[in-house]
Amino acid sequence: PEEIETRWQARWAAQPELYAAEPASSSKPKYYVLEMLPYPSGQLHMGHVRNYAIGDALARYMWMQGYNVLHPMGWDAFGLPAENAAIKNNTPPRQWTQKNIAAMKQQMNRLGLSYDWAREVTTCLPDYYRWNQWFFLRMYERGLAYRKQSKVNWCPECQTVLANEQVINGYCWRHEDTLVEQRELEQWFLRTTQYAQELLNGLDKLDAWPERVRTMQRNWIGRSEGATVAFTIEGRSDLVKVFTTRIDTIYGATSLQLAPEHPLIRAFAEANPELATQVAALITEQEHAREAGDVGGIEKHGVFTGNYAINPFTQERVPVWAANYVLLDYGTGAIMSVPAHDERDYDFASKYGIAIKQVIRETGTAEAQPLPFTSEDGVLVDSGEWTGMSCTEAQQKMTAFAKQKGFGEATITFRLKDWGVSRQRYWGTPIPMLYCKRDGIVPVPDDHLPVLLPQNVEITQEGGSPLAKLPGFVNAVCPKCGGPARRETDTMDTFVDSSWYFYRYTSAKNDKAPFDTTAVAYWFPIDQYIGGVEHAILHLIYSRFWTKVMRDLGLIKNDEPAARLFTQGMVIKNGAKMSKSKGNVVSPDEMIARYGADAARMYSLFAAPPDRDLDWQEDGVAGVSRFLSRVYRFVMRHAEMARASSGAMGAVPAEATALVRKLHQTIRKITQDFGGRWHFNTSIAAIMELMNELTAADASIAEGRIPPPVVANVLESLVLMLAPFAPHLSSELWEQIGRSDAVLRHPWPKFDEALACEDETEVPVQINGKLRALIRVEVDISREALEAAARADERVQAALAGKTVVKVIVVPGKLINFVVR
RNA sequence: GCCCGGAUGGCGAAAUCGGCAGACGCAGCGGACUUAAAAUCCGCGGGCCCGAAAGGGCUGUGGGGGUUCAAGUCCCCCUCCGGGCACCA
Repeated sequence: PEEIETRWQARWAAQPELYAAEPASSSKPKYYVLEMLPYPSGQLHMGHVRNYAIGDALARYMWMQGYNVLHPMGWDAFGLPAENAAIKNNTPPRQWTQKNIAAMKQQMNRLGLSYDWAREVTTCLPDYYRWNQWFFLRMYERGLAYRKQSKVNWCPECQTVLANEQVINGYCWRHEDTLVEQRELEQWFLRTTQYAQELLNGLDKLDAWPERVRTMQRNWIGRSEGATVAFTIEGRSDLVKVFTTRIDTIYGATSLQLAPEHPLIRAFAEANPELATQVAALITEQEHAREAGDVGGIEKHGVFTGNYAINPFTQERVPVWAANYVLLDYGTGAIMSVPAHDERDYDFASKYGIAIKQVIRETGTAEAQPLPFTSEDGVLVDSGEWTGMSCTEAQQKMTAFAKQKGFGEATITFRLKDWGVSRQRYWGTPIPMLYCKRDGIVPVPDDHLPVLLPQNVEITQEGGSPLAKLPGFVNAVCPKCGGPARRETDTMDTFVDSSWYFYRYTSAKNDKAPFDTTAVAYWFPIDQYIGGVEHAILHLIYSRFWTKVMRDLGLIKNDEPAARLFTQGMVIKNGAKMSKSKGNVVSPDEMIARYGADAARMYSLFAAPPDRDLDWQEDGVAGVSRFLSRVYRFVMRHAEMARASSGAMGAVPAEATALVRKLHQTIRKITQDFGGRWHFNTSIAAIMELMNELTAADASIAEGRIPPPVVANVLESLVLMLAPFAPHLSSELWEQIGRSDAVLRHPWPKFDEALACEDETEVPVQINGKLRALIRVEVDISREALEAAARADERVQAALAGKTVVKVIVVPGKLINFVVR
């Protein structure tokens, strides 16, 4: 393999036009296939190999089906590892990154992947990140980028802020053992919440995305429909607004529970030192729970503030509490507690002796239900004028009433929060903003872009942005007043880079705009996007958001970036995901050196369906490698015969019908697999079966009983069908059988349904559902003839002897079952 | 707790519509070739039982129940494994 593969790789490198997408004027239909771009760590791992093997097989197949294929690759090149490496090896991040890119690109080429390298995108280069800045300015103009003081997630290891999406169970997504702290900082945010509803709605239309990903996104967006209701505070002029999805239970509200950080609690605490101490304890408990990574498991604690609110529906006094389980940043940071109809409120009320008042009863029964009764399938009781209404009716009418009286309104709450994009790191896109004493926040004018990332920076992990220590970077001139200004020293979250990179591929060299809008109009949406399910939330929500923003900027027409999404399974070894810490990493280089790129790629498609986890077994790679050698030896043995014949089949003698039938069945199977379920493991198994059939026919071929045109035709199709999976071997054999065009541009073989059709088949004969005989019959045999044939079989006769046939089930061509007594 | 997946030989897996369970490959065993080994080629192969063999019987897709002439596949209940979400009001 090494010799053949490196020879072909050299040839492909010398003719980049082979993998180059044609311009929009192409007469072919377009097909954009994309694998998620990697972080340039310097080493491909098996997960990458699997991802790219899937994408490359599809790209090659689509070329052969006559499509104009766009299949690009790039580098998600900003990020923390480059800075860590810089500290460790005293290498500038840019050098380290570019060295890694070169190494990985070389590995990709050694895998024989069909990328259009002329469109390569590297996100850490100014010709790319200047457009991050440009987009940021457009968002700023529209109020989609804004600055605010807020509590943020801070990873002490990264020494930077993290987005909510990057915090996993209280831990940093990059440092599984590092707890995320909360800090109060001025940060830039992108207003993802403005698109929350549209991001949610769009999921319904993405029916070619995995249901799992759509569900995860729905959960993440977390839409909740309800109402806000304002309670007045006794003896004060201000109000407390609560958010509830169960306004129908408001007659059962027996307390208000507020987040400990709630402004009203703060106000109460200021006047009451004892309360202040207790509230502080609640806040500490919340922080501890967060630090323990178990926010949900915290024991519920509360403190009565000594104050009362007035329920606007009942005019009843309800006590106001501060509770450690109420979150300031969800809803209004305050809830009405209805113990009779909420599990958590019930526990809390029981613990503190707060009144429990039932106001909902199950429809159709007069009996009391055990509390809490949380079903919404019920009727209101003890609820004044609303008594007797169903929950759903009451929800609507009571909300309308609250609105009319001015103390409440229908409200939709999302769990999704705005995207904090500021990072106190060096290796990222500088945020193009200035701070002027006179003019405040001033955006960098477009014609000053890009704000270049300085090259010679001392990187430490002492906290704060490294850029802040460079006077030459920080000190700038205010574009408005010409006075001195301070430059923003935070950089952008690297997820900004990957939110729109796939648009850049359509015109990667454009220096006038982020991309050529006509090229995007031609190529988008992406026809097939392929990557790991670990990006189901982060990258795939951000990039959907970015697409909607770009659409509203008038740059693109599509609402969604990718029409189809495929999430491949993980690569597992010895029961665990391959990782350095588990010590079960298999190096792609080693596999390629030992078995060749074709075998490594083909095995990664053969070992499991692509959406399932793949258990890496080196013996399996060896098996695929043996198979490829078998194909090579066989085709070479008969290459002469194939060379002398054009590939038109001609007449098929009886001895060749089985082989020809198998060929057409194989073409049909693989064509259908590509168009449908993508179970390439069975596609490859089908090619193996065809090879087995060929091996069986070896003597007939050698002795001339199968005509050369038939042999040529079968070999030609075999080689073509291998092309998506084993492109090097396929190209080599294509040439060896005397074909001079590129396999990639040769039409995919067509199957003939008539030739694929069996004329005889074995039909199982069952007696009471148990297999008793197999009979050989014509495929299109009639019911009567099939039954007669079955009854004629001696094993069947023996089994039926002395029994009464009650019923006969005949499925023509499939099965026959005698029900006997 | 809620929401998705999944469980099939010694192993990875197949069975697209309810119709022969285990295709294809790995490991294994037997044979051919070889002085020998490797490579290659041919053959066998779920389990239990009867049989010298040919062959035959029973049983078998995580467990229990059901529908059906027929269930890996459909329905109900349960167990285990993986993933996601989780004081979300």
